[in-house]
Amino acid sequence: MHKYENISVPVIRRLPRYYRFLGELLQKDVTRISSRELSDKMGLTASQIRQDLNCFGGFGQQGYGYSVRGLYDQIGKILGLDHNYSAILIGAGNLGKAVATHMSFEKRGFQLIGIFDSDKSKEGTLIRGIPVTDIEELESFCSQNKTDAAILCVPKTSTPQLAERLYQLGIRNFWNFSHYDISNMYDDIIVENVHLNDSLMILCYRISDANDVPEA
Amino acid sequence: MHKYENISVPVIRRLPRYYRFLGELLQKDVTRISSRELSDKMGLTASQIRQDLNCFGGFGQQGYGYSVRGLYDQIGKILGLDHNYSAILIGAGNLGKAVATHMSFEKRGFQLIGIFDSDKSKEGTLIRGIPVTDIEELESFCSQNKTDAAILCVPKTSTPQLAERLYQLGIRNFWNFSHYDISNMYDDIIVENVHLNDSLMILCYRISDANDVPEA
DNA sequence: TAGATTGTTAATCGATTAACAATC
DNA sequence: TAGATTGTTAATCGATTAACAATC
Repeated sequence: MHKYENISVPVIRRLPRYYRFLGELLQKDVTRISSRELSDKMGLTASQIRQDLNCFGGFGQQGYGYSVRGLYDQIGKILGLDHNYSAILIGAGNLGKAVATHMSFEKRGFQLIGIFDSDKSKEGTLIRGIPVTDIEELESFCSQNKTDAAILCVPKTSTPQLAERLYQLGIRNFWNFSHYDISNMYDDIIVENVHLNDSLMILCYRISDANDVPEA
Repeated sequence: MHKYENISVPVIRRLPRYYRFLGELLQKDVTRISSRELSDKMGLTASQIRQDLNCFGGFGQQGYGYSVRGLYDQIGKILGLDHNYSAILIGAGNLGKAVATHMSFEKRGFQLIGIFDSDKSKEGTLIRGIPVTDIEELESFCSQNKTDAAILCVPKTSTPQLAERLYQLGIRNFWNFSHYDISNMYDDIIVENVHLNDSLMILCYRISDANDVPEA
């Protein structure tokens, strides 16, 4: 399946959205769809959909369109959702707890195998059935458990040191909720950022832009 | 200040990141920086930084560079962070609670004025000093309090009806954490999505893409 | 077969990068 | 003044859209 060469970032970022819409069609028992119909629903052009899909192969059929089920499964495979990457979560505060309980890791190619926090009073607490472990045990845990990715839900200030520590333990893949930018710390890591502050500021800009009076 | 015409989406999406980096420089008491130095730190080109900033005005000085403080303040103004938009949060589950407690709304141009949930047992619980209110009181609350934006932290299934209800109450701005896509429901709304599932799937793709053996 | 819709090439559009004159 | 770095125009690159022949 993988690896696909030369797929542009914009294309990849659209894949989960296709997957989501196809999943909804599937639930509504829609069996086939044309690029035209899908483009109407999603608010983009039919051309773009066909271009995007054809980066990975010809999934459609002339005169018919695409099989919803078939396309859904294909995109799932392309995204690699059939994997089972092991992930640990660092930071069992409000955000970490929410991420741990809220996400269907298994449906997205991951498995949550450990939760760590520096607050010893949280030790042993169960979140999603997983006991919170003292961060001091990180090294021993990682030496005993193959760890593919780390989810960072820690404060900005402790992020660089933590990232360094995880890097030393061989972890190269990060889902980063911290407000600190670790993307440029090493050049052999993969970082997917969730910058909630950035997102909220962009909303603020867009509201301001829509509401404020134009200059004379 | 606002409104800026014809600013492209990629430029806007980079602004919060500039703001973040400048904030860090400020904390380190750096007073001036050139586009070149900033580009090194951020991992983009000096040309792009100068192009981006010049969409809004000439903030630099030839032969000198940019004043960190000045640029930071300017970008804050451009983003509209000096606003005080009122926002309500719907859904006081793990995610809603995390968002409510975790975000510095005031620093991002917002003020959280209400929290709603359909679970009556949560009524009255304080989150960030704000009592959780029964969702049935939404209409009366909104008629008494000017509400600029809604933060959606509810399950996928209840999202479309809720969005409809909020739209009827005159709310046009949404920060959407739900896995349901409300962007296309109306054409006069502003929606900033936080699709955690999408983000996790993209991480999955990127790990798969980096690890899997290339086809022969 | 005729109609529909894909896969794919070509044209357009927009964003990024390079270059350099202006100027602090 | 000389050196540095911006603001801005021009060149390049990449992504999106349009068009249409292939084909189910």
